[in-house]
Amino acid sequence: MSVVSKPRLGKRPPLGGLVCGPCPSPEGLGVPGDLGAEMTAGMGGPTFRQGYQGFGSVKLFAGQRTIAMAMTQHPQVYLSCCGEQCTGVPEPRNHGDSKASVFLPQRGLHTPPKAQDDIWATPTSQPPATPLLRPVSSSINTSEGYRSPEPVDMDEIMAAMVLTSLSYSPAIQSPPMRGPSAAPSEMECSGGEELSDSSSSGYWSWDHGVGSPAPSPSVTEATDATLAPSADEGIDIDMEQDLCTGPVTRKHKNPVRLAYRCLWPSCGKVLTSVVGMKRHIRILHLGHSSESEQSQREEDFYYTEIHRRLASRPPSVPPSAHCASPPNPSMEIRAGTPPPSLLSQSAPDSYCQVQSEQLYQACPPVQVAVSPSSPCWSPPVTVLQSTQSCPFRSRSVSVGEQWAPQHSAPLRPHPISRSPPHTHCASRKVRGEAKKCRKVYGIDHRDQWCTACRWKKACQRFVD
DNA sequence: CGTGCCGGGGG
DNA sequence: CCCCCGGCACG
Repeated sequence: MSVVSKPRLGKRPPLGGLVCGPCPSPEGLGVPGDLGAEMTAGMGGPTFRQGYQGFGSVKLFAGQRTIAMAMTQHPQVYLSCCGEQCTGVPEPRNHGDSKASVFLPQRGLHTPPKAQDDIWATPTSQPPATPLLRPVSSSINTSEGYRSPEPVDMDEIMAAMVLTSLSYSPAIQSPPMRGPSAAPSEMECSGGEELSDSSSSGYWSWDHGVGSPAPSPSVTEATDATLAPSADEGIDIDMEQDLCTGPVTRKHKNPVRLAYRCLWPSCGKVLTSVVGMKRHIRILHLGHSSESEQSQREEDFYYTEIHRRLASRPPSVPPSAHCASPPNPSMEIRAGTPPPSLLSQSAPDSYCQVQSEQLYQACPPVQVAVSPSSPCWSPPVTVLQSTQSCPFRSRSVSVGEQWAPQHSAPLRPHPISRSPPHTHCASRKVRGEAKKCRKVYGIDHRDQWCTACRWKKACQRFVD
């Protein structure tokens, strides 16, 4: 009824909060390093929600590190704050260069720089033409904002995401670790993020499913394309931009030489032309040579754009480790998602992401061994409501029976071993295994029974 | 068959 | 509300 899929909601990660927007206003002053935060890129821009577990972590690429490194290398930096230039002292945080913020003595606050462009090493009246740091994400077309009516500076958003990601240091610095308790749905797409091309392309890549048994709530909240899965946020911008401008424009703006790598499992072929790559995928992997629109969209799934200049970095994971199962063209994410051709470079990630989410939502949150044919079978959702022990227990017992059972936990929640009534309806409580007053005291000492037992009600003294 | 306890009824 | 009991399900 009201509670739907409680396990999906899970516990809100304890780490959560707001990271400051583009500019640290007094009321919105973010705390640098606020882990697992929701980062609000202000100015009416999109809100990025970031679960701290689950699909949360981010891989750093070169440019992201430079922001922190540069901040440590310069004793003093300048940054724009609230429209004016401020002097700041770089503050590398605990985890090496993975966390960085700037202390603003003039304002007495710590803040992460909102954008790489907004930090420069020398004072200036205007943001320098060549800022101290250039975002590697320059390939992102920032010409127009898609979500916001106002023109949102996507660089700022990207930079804010960078800074946010810098705060997630543990996940950043450690290789993606996937706990054995990862949800099956996540395992379905295990490796998806590992294949993500960040290591060689410099694109955003979000690790999802960092060994979290419970998916992050942000995933749950992501209901449609507007509330895109958090793991795709970086990609999301790509997609959004592409929706407006198309991938072609972005490629033209990209200064580095592009190549295209086939993402088909155990292929990894790199070609320099899209056409060639598409042909490669179409013929070799998709197994047909027709150039129908359908097939072209499929092809877009299976290659990724890489920057050859950065390609010298060793790829972390061979392409074969991409999706656990080879991409199945029949299992498409067409429904409710942008056309695959718009996913282009980020398609593999979002492919897996969306797929896992769909799988997640498709599967019952908890495997409940209830036979559908059972006369009292109820949907898992309903079963889940009884997580807080059986509701039948909650009925009040007569006053006077205030005996507080201290040696047995009352209303003990059974998160896993919840054995629902298989054959009898919910009206009947499963017989408890604990000895009741009747057995303990014997029928001869009925006066020592708890009142409930005396009245042939559910024992209140020896609660199961 | 013993036990646990739901549902119902009497006072 | 207190108390009791018929009757059912389960082990």
